[in-house]
Amino acid sequence: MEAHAEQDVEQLRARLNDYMARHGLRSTEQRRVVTEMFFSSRGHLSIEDLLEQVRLEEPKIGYATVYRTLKLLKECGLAYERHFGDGVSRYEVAWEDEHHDHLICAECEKIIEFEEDNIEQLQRKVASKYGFKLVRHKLELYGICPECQSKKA
Amino acid sequence: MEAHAEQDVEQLRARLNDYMARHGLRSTEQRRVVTEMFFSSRGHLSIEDLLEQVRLEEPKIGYATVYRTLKLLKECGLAYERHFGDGVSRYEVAWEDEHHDHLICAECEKIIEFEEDNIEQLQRKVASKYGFKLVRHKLELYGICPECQSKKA
DNA sequence: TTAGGTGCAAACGTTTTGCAACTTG
DNA sequence: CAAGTTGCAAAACGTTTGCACCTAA
Repeated sequence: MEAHAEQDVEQLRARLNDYMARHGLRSTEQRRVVTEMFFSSRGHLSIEDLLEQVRLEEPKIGYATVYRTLKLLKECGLAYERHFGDGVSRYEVAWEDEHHDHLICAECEKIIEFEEDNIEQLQRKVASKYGFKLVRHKLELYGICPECQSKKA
Repeated sequence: MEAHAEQDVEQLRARLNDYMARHGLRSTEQRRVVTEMFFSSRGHLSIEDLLEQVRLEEPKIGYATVYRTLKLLKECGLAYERHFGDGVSRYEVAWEDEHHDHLICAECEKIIEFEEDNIEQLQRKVASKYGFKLVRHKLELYGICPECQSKKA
């Protein structure tokens, strides 16, 4: 999973600006900081994680703003919200081109991301079998990773 | 999805009793009511749903008992906990033989359950590619159901 | 008799909201 | 200047816990 090109981030900004313009929303300093931090993040951030990052740059930003900004990003489809079992919501950038699923170690909580076109294809087949128009999906595989298997043995 | 045979429920009871015996836990009236209600339920119940059912039979049962009983059922593998986006945990009976995934309408929240062996097989393939021993998985497809599609048109 | 279980209410951690002050367009 | 946004603190929400009392084994 390498870094995303500047042009990919640019596209996210464009989509966000477009959405904000269409809805009469304003571009504030706080929103800029939160969204830029988020777009440059990797992996799955909790609000807490993100707030910590954001406060390095703008110490006065509060919880509520981060929550509200991520709600906005969710609404315009730029962020996915994930729940991995603990009570915390985690957020992930919704890159245009990319879709991956998660392979999670049930022991050490390590998360591996993978893509498998054959599975995606079968998913579309299932959806159409029931007449659904597929919008998105969530696939999580839970298992024991090699390291934890050998630790146990 | 037809009703489960009495012998299937009997097997759940047996597994529960076994677990309780091994852990020195006691069989109380409240636990019996909650587990029986749960075993005879269909679909995905929230604690609230289940409590409501249970109180028809035993009005004095409290939240805490239902939470504690479902925690127990989770521990012995007889209940799965699911999260479908709203903040609520929902529980589903873990029938021995059966595994299904969920197809969820993003508009009306209707939930269809399906099984697709080919997907399961590919999942095992992915897991083993990363050296994981697969324990369980969660697959949710979100889409627009036929009814909601025609409502929009 | 004693370890476990219950019900209540209080505590908890995360997320949302009301509001007065402030900013953006 | 009007409408949107912020930060704060309070509220709300689902869930867990401490505790005195109860009950199964």
